[in-house]
Amino acid sequence: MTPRRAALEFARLPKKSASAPSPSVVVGLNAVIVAVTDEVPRVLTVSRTDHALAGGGPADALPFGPLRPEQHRTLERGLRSWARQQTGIQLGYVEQLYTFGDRFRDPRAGQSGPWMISVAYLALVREQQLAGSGEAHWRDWYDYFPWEDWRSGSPALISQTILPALESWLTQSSKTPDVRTRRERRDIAFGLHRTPWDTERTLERYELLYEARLVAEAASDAGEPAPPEAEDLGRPMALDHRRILATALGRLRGKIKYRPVVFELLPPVFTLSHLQRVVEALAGIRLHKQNFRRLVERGGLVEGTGQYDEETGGRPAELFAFRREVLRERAAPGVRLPGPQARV
Amino acid sequence: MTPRRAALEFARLPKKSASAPSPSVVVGLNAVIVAVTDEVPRVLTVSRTDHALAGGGPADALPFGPLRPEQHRTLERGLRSWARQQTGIQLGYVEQLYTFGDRFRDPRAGQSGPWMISVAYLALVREQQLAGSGEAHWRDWYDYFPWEDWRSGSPALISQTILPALESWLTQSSKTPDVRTRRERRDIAFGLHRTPWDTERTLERYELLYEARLVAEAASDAGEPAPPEAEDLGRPMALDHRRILATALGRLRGKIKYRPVVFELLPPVFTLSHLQRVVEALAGIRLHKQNFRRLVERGGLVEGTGQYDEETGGRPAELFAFRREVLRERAAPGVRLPGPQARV
DNA sequence: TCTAATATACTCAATTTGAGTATAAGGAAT
DNA sequence: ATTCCTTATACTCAAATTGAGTATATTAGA
Repeated sequence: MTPRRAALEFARLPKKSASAPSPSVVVGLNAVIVAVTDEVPRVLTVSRTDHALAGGGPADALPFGPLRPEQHRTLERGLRSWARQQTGIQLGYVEQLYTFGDRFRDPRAGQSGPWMISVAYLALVREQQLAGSGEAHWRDWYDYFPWEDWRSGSPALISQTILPALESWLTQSSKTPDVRTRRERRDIAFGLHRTPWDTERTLERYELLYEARLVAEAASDAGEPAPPEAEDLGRPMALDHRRILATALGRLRGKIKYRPVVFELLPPVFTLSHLQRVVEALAGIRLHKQNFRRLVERGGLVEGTGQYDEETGGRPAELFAFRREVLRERAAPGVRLPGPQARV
Repeated sequence: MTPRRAALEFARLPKKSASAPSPSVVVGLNAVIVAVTDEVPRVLTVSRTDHALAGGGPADALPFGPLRPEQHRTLERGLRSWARQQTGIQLGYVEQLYTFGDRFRDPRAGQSGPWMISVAYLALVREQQLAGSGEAHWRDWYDYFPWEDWRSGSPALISQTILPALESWLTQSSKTPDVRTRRERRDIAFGLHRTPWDTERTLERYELLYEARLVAEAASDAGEPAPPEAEDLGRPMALDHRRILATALGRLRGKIKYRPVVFELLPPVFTLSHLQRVVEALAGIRLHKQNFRRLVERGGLVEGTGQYDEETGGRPAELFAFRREVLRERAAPGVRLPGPQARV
């Protein structure tokens, strides 16, 4: 077929397909709902029986509900509606993350059932809520990604467990060029040799561990028993939810650098230390305190309220508020982050 | 319903919905295929009869095909397959853009038909291809967004047509706080008062013009005749495709700043001027030549090949190549852009 | 050989960043 | 009241980066 002829057919295709509709697809809406309470970033999870999981026991899952075209006027409204009806949480800031359709079908439906694609959203809420907990829990997201928290320096887990396991994985391939590619991917993902640790490469890291069959989901998806390392490599989740969570983490870490989204996670007034601890919790690194203050103050992101927080256990700290005007003044107002930094 | 009780139900919902399946949804795959040839960024469009359009004549549309779950193993493979089968173009770099499901249903199916959601992808290809053209065309994307090209300074269109029309739109609202919000949105989107022009706010600008019913699609979606301004405000597209294109433009403009994606649009070797012209075409602004050179050279993005391009019409320019190693060395290797800059 | 056009090199002040030291203001222990 | 500990805030200073140039090199063509 020549390109020219093909283009014609391309143009006509939508009409053809309308008369012969495609098999149906179920659209799932997934929510990654994030809050930060005392230095720890938390994500809202629910328990869910995952038949695909070895043992069939309950696993952590992200809140989820199918799109109901007859009720939900838009995708985002559908998501908000599920969240409000089912957890009581009224979502504020919501942003579409990614649409996953690559790997997983509904395990109960099998190959012949409808294909499930999931539109995942990231929601940021303020600390508090969900007092008691039934099957829904706020969980430290570093429970799922223990290698992502560098606030106390490079986690021992990386040098002691991950790198040795990856080393043996990459030499498993008999083809030399393959080994080279794998080694380069590992070096970039985990910041080896001349490569710095990049806080945003969360998905690359998770996918590398998945490919190397080191995380529990990878083994169970392949019908294998989990390797011994899986024990230390974070809590598993149902289906591909940990992959979605890794995507959310990376996206959020990137976004705080150029959009003032951190403030969605903070109360209306806060001290600069509080702000810094929230940013550090998200980014998983420590920041230089004095420079951080200079950055946010001189960058016009915050303004002092003249009030003080007396609860600091030291000199009282001034309470600051987000300065909305910064949105007019600067093109990419966010919290620029340097590399990892030791606690002063 | 208490939150606790609700969480339980949330966790169980997927099982319920499996036995009572939701009405079907058709998933469309849309491709924004971009190339840059001689200073002009182009997008591949096809002609399509849009019954929703006033007059029902053919309109420009993005290449599109429905997801076929039985054939396509992943969403991205589905997209690549449509593109290859129908245009002959083998896509290289592909990135998921956004999933649209908010506004449009298939106009032929009406309210009762299946809901259409579109997963849009951005693809970057090298210049060339598609010699002759039938219904498929490479078009300058500034034909669709003439207000986005600031390479020769602020477009007269903005001051002469857009701002006056927006001014009368925002004062149309009788509620004072509403007028304030609208004015602030306009100022931020179009860089008024103390706000600089932000090249990435393409979607905000298009949506503002849509809300103000100034672009042709807004009028026809509302069943109204197009206003006189619509004539100058760029070519319309079918359905919500211009909105998708605006999203793609903004995303790409943002991405070149922190990921070396420009090189997907360039041949393996290129001069620094060529690279600069491509970046300028995408960003829609001029850059300071000497500083641009310093940025990409000292940033380790490119390396000289020792060969020279004799066709420059002046001193021959050295040919450079992308330095892949930069991916290991720097966290966000891209082409940092300052504000608009006059041609030297 | 002069000029126009383009490429490349070098300069320099202003600003921003990284990494501190110094001082202020509270509470608790002595 | 004095000392110590803790946290907050202010100030410093060298290094690096950026913005905006000027200067020189190399070609083609008048």
